[in-house]
Amino acid sequence: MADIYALPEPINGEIFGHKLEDLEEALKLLTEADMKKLDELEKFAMFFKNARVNFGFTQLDVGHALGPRYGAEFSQTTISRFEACNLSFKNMCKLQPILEQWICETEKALLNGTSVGAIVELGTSRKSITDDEDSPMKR
DNA sequence: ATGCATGAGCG
DNA sequence: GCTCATGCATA
Repeated sequence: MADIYALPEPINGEIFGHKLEDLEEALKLLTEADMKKLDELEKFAMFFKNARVNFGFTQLDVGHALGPRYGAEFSQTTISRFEACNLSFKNMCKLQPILEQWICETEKALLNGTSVGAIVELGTSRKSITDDEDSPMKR
């Protein structure tokens, strides 16, 4: 399941930045900040997926859309793993703000009347300027 | 959605 | 070298 929930990470000895060997100790040493962040990430991942789906974007759409605007392009794989929390704690932390920003800006754009198709095109390349596109909804 | 491969970063 | 972040290929 989710990496960040499967606490006893590799035996190389570090869990959330804390050195230790067994799960018991790991749970004790988790800081409030760690758990808060963990919870935040969990919530956000669900929120993100929900928003993405409701907006009508594919995991691939989002990954590509991130490129031009946030200087970081990702594949469908990464988006999928993020939504499922199948990433390392730090990786999740890194991606969260980026995706959060994307959600905000996308929501604005949609409210301003920009079509989903137009937004997607910005991520790919300049195709046609005709709006009113439909975005593939596959799961 | 996920196993496997790879390149980057680090010690 | 090893770990980690990410992408590719896949049914």
